[in-house]
Amino acid sequence: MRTIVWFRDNDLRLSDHEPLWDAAHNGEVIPLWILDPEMTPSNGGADMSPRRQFYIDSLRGLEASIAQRGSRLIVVPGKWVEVLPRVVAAWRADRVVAHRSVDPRIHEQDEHLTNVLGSAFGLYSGETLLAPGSLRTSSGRPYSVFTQFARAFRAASDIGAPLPPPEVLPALPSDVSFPGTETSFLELAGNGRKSAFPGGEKAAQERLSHFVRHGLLTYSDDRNRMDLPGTSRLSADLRFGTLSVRQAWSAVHKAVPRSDGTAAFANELMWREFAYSTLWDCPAVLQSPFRPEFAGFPWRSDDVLWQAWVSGSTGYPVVDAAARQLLQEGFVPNRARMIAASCLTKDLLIDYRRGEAHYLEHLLDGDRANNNAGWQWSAGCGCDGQPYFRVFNPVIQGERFDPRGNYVRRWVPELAAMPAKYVHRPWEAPAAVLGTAGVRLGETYPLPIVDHRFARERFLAAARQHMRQQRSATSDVEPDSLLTRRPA
DNA sequence: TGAAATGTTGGGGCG
DNA sequence: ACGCCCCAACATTTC
Repeated sequence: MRTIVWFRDNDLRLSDHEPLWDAAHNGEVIPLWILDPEMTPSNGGADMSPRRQFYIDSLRGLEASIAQRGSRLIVVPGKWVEVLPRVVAAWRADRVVAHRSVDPRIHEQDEHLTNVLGSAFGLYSGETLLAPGSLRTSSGRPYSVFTQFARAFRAASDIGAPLPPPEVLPALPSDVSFPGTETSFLELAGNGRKSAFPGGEKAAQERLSHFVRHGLLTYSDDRNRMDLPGTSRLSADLRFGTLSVRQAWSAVHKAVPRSDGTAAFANELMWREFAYSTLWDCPAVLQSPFRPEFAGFPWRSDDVLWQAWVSGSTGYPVVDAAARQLLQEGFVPNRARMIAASCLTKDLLIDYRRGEAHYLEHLLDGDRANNNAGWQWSAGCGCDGQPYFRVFNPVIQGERFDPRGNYVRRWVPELAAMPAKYVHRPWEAPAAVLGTAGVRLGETYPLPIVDHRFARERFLAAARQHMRQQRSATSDVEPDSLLTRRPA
């Protein structure tokens, strides 16, 4: 048996890689990467954004560890649907194996490839812990409430142990020729710069073991703290598959001593499962709100406000810190993402899809399922989303989850000398305090672009009115369309 | 995985 | 000692 193992951007690893494991124990293996510019998860071309650097690191790591085991990652440029049938014939391969993806852009092409290649094309569901679509309510429908989904998940069968990496890989078949590596995208992309947050399977495994040893114990308390390294920082590794979700699940469940950090982290992985499952069952969430009553919500398009939010100059310190961290690091802790999203959608009344696209572009971990689920949740229009009347207060959130203001000081250096009491509300600081801290509001740091109290009332009024309209417009026609609403 | 408004309670100061 | 008020702390309701 001769198998092409087709790596894609959600499985850049050798360990716990079921398609590779199966192939390596059943004959010849050809590791393949298809370089399709349209399917490349990176922004820009020549620039080296953190996201692009992370992605390149991960690919190069994959290339190196395949070489180390006696084989080679073959890189072929072109479109998936053209390249794959061509190389199957040229290399006389018996089959192609890959990991399934819930991303509809990829899923669509997979359907097409299944038509072309038939049973020679094998898809594995290691992207998630449970195959998407496998959990259903008693009436046979997808879950729309997280707690019910999580209950069903826990009741489902145990998660198996992760597979080790194959110790050696069979050498490439000698009866056919493979393209050389000299024009490899991987070499073109390298700039030799050491990344602040390196990608690759090795770095991922180190982050996982560091988290299990040092972060897990306090995870449930600290994961919301923006000023501490309290989150796992594993999101980008899960996104590119340099860490499998099963490896993460397994590692935290084996950890000693046990703490409620394990349950809290498992819960986050279940949110991921929920997001992937939702995107699988309902790809339309990428275009429109999950909850139909949110369709046509009167979002505004104000480029001045948008620019202030993107660049981190809204005048709300935590919101600005999150915006700047996103652009500089490609990472934002979840709590700060929620605060930033609340500000954009509820204070500025800008369409969540605009923020969603911006985050998808810049986050190292930007994947469509999680990112869309998070933004829809924050906007209040998603699966099990917060009710529309839950509006974050950026000052209270800042004081609660960045109590000394160190997160703000790190990312908004013009406020570095502000005392904790005023760092989240500089506009209330006495002139003497501002003077000592070297802050001139409106010059060195902006005044708030909207008054939060006013903005909150404005949003609530708009939402109330829209919901009323939607109800009267849809209730006679299509009572079923409201069934996805959260029960009381 | 909210926040603000409103209601309730209880302790302490005070006449 | 007692009632009264204030208000902090906490609970409940409302958006």
